Amino acid sequence: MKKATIHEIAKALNIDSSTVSRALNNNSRVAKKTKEKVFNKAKELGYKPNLLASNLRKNRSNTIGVVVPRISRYFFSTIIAGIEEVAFKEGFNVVISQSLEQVKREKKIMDNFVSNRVDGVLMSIAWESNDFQHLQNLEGLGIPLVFLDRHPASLESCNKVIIDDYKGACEAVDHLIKSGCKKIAHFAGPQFLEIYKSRLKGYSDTLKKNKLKSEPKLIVASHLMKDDGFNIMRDLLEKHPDIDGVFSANDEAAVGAIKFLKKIGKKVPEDISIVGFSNDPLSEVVEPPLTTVDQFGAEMGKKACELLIQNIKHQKDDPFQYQTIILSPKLIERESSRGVIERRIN
Amino acid sequence: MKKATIHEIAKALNIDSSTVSRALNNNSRVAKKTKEKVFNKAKELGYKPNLLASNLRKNRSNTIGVVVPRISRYFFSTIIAGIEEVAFKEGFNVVISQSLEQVKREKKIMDNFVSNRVDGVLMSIAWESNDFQHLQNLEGLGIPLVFLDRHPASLESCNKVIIDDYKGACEAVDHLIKSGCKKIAHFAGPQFLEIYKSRLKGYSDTLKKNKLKSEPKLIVASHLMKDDGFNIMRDLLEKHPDIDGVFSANDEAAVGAIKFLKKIGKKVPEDISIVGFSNDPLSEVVEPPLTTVDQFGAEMGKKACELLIQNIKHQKDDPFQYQTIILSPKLIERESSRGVIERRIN
DNA sequence: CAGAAATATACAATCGATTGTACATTTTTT
DNA sequence: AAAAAATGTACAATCGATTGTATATTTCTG
Repeated sequence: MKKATIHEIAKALNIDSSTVSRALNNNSRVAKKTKEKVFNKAKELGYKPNLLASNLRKNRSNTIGVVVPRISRYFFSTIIAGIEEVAFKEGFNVVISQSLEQVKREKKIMDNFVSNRVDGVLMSIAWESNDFQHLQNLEGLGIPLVFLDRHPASLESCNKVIIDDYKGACEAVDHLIKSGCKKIAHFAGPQFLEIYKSRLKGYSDTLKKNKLKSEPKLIVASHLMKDDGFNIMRDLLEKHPDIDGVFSANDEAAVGAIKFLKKIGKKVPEDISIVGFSNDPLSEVVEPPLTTVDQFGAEMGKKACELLIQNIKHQKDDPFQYQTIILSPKLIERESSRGVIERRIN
Repeated sequence: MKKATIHEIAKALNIDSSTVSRALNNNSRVAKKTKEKVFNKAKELGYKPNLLASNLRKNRSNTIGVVVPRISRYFFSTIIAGIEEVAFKEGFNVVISQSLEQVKREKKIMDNFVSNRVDGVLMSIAWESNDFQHLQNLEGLGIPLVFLDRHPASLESCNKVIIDDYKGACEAVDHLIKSGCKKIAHFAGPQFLEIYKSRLKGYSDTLKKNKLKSEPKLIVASHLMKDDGFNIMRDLLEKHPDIDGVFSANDEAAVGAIKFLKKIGKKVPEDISIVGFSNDPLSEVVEPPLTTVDQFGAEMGKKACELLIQNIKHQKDDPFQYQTIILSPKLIERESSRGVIERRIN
């Protein structure tokens, strides 16, 4: 069973394949009648365009490559939803890959993207990314790149769409302080990543601004898995039983902390208030529901995709004008922090 | 900035591009010395193979297309993890797309896969899929297809990797009965899909086997979102306040039901036992932790990918030999059903 | 109706890699 | 050292579509 090509259509209609090509692309140089004949014959033969050939000739693939650490994380999947929405509207295909937090895989994916001639790349880097050669190569090849959320600290000149992590952290910690916490710990993320640095800084600065000490002992960095939250909470409480608040740089670790607190009979938020980051679906289901910071993933995805497409289109006219788009996060108050309860009394 | 091609390498070394091609592919017809020269020059020029050209010539892409309803659902993301593991080992690339439960998108994705000449397709169909022309076209084009979990009821001759939903449902309902439930409701999924039919059948059959009536009024079909669970629980209890058990065809709806029960002050599992399906991360976090049925997504992904690759490789030798691989699910007992508690007493 | 303008179609090169066949060179065998 | 075998390289066609240029046909204009 052979696949039909434009040449077969051409032969069947006794016209040239170039005319068939133009007809299929609705080019004005082809007569309406001819177009109709071509369309019908194409349908009849079950013609499927070969994008490999088309893209080879045009030297672009009409495809956007997306790399995220893990598609299963809710935040990233909302980002992808946003990306697909815009890409679809603009007629681009989207190819999704996951780095699984490994630079090695990140590099492989990039190679693959280049070899398949994607028109642009959207990426959220892996934990351990400290080498960005593979990303700079992209630019050398004229493939625009936009970072989403997780971006490298060391790259100054690049496109990025991020949220104001610093502000989000400030609001979260401010909220904890306002609800009466005096000794607030921080579950920090890998300090390779700017986002986690900013959240930490927001935490420290807000404490200081409120005349509270920012003690290094109360700051523990990890990969913020659920078990990390569980264990860190345990270790911290052992040494500092008077901790009455936790600002976790993500929701998963916060959930782990709640799990530990429940296990030892401590009440959230009565004994300890907890605030997470991301507004993961878990945060709504956990008991008590978790106060957290919404990151507007879909919005980020949309904005990033728009910026990328803009770059792809203007690529040839002018040199890159790097842009940074910063969105504002939003604190979502639920019951894991005292503020909500106090307010309820009113 | 132009991308290097094998022709540039050839010119630089004063040899033919065919030799360069063979050298890069480590063909035995090329002398070791020449290969080295080629490799070095390739690196020097920053050569990146153009897979569009290569694939066009070879008429295959070394790529497997995957379609799932939503990558953000935990179950599907574990499936994808399994797929990627096997594909990677066998040297295939994986392209992931989401249908978002829309047949329209499913068709578009398929067209795109065909146009990009994927070597095979793995798919889990959308809710509303009732037209399978686009899938049968694949076969016509000689592109092997393996269904994963969600498969069309109407297609007899096809490859599929599924779990024994019937058995899983039987075990779940059996568990509810053993823990003392007398009036068990079922949150059913869209009956277009075999998997939900099987779960319903397992539910009904198990009730009958245990001399309990299977009442149509206690069976409510929906898309099993969290709100569905919430609302269905409310409506059911209104008419049948003596319901003491629920078997939900997924975890999300079960979580919604728990939420409603909590709201009206009913205790789980003391007043009503609840069992879900899928072993979603939510099920562990919700309060009380949800008894559910594990579907071994990663295992399914692996098996399906292996089956597909086998099909791709043997494609030319023999005609398709359709296979069905059925995995066994496993009941995970947690605290949302009475069984666990009773056992604790011992 | 001649010639210009507009429209429609054909020709041929091209994108970058692969691959069967032919030719040239080296090595081995007798 | 001549013939046979093995090795290395070059030539040229090919995959399927796109596109600039040239040619043919139709329509319009005065």
